[in-house]
Amino acid sequence: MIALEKKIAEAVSGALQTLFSVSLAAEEVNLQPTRKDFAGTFTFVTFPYTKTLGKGPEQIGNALGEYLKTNVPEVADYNVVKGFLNLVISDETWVGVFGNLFNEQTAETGKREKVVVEYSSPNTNKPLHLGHLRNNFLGYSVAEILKENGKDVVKVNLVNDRGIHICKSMVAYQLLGNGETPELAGIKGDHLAGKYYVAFDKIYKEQIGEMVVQGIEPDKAKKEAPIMQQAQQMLVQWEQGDEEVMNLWRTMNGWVYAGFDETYRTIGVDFDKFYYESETYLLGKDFVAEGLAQGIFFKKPDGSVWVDLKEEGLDEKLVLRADGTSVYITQDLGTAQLKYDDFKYDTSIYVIADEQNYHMQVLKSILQKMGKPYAQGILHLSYGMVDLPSGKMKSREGTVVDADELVAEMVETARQRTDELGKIEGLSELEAQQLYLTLAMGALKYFLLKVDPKKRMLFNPEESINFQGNTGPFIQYTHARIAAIMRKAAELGITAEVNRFENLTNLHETEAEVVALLASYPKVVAEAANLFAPSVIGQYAYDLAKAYNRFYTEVSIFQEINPAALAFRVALSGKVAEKIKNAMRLLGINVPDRM
RNA sequence: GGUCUCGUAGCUCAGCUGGAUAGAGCAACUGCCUUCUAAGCAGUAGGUCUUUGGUUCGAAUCCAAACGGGAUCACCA
Repeated sequence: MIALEKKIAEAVSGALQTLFSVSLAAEEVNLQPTRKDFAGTFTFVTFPYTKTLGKGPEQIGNALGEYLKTNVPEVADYNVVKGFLNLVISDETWVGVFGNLFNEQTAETGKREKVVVEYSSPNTNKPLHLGHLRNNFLGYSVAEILKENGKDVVKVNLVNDRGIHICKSMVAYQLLGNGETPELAGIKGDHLAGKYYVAFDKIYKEQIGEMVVQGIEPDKAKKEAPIMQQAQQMLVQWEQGDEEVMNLWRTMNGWVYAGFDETYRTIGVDFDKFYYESETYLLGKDFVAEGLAQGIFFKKPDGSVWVDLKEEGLDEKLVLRADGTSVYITQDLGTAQLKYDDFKYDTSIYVIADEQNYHMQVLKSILQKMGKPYAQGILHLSYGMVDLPSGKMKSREGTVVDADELVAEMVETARQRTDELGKIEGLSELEAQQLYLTLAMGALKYFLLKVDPKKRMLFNPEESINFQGNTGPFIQYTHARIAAIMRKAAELGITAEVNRFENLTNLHETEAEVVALLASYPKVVAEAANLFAPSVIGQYAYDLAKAYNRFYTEVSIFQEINPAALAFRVALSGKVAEKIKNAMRLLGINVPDRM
């Protein structure tokens, strides 16, 4: 497609020169896709030349069209509507374009750009929820898309395993735990930790309430509530390495990791390296010392350390507390350096919700101010929050959608839907279970990834469960359909090598459309990488599936008598399946052969 | 209040490096399964692209302002 487009652009450039002595480099020729309502594939707009040429737009279009039709073999026909010249590509050309797809080879580039993608990065005090799913799917998919574009990608997970919030669930467990374990309770470890985190909050609120009744100021009550003081005390003990506290911390985190592992496995995301904040939270302090020495940071009278980012359009920012302890940004400065030391990356992507836009801007600005060579490569892949029909998700108000529960519900829906349709007789129980999970994850991932990452989105449970229309299962279904075709073709001994159909001269319009889409795939993958947008891949997969389904219903494959046409259709189907499979893989979605 | 961001069909979203009559899906209605999987296909209906002004041959798209949502401006992470 890219080659074809280039050829047409060159032809238009040549025609402009020959007919009107207009010099327009082929790269400057802007060809746009022809609207569906008109015949043609490429459209050239002639409006811009009416003034300089003193001719009407139709006149220019007709002259160009006629010239191209007679002189360029690829152009079979043309039509002119106002200032739009629509060029129709010949069927032979499409057959050729399709044939070329079989000798595609990926160009080996010498030096591969190193990219670190940090995503997921959960807190170890509660299980994953819907918001995390968007993060996980995005991070995984962007990493895969970049790999597909030849980058050397490392997936990294920075686990937030320490801090006051972790102590909260630990304190509550000490008070109420009574030796409970995930095994005894029969629930996943991350959910068990989450249970105590919630319990903490409940007691905390009760205590504040009582204190306020006793006439204590609410702000003071919040600080002095006994259970909060216990949590703070525990944090100090943790930092001192108190053995009992450390043991409890290791135990509970261990439960949580087991739970996360299970969830990660189910949803199909993975990581090349884990970082733990418990191991990195002190790193930033050296950084602060360096900044002070450089005179970029400054100390306030109370001993706290700040950086002035007013020149950068930001504000003053604290980087170290008066008591010498780290804040959030301190750690991030340290880990940025650590990641660079570990990987010498060209680009470091942070998949983080847009509520942290300011924070990430500050982080990058500080690193730039410090003259860090890797600062320029820092990129915040900022994504919008996921809303529910009932409004915002708030963990404290219990309005979050739990990831494990959601997946389980989707699997159940997939099972029901599949049973109703009754098309998978002959699959083993294990295969059936795998299919349900494949469909459930296909629906869920596609639902979350089809929207532009930057945009805030609404998660409507009823819609996400839909398996029709613009959904993951629709695309998966198209693949399964083609798999059936390929099985039958194999049975009938139909092979689909290029030489079997290369002399074909006639195509159905749906076939040409599918070929055009297939040929544009590399362009789409590149665009998705440039924009860090899996949604671009999703849209493509949907368009391709839709175009194929139209072909499928309008053209019969095995009724075809002409052996070249038959071979072409089988080959076309196989290629579509291949592209669908590949595109979906970039989204982290598997495709079944039967469903 | 400052900064950033979003506003497209009843709902969820595409389209945004300016181009034709603004597209999908869901929901509603109508057709198409004696078999290559109907989780599909075709069609009907549904729009002041928030508003106003500007740039121009041409604006959903670019610029400005207004209105309306959201985020952020912590010695929380």
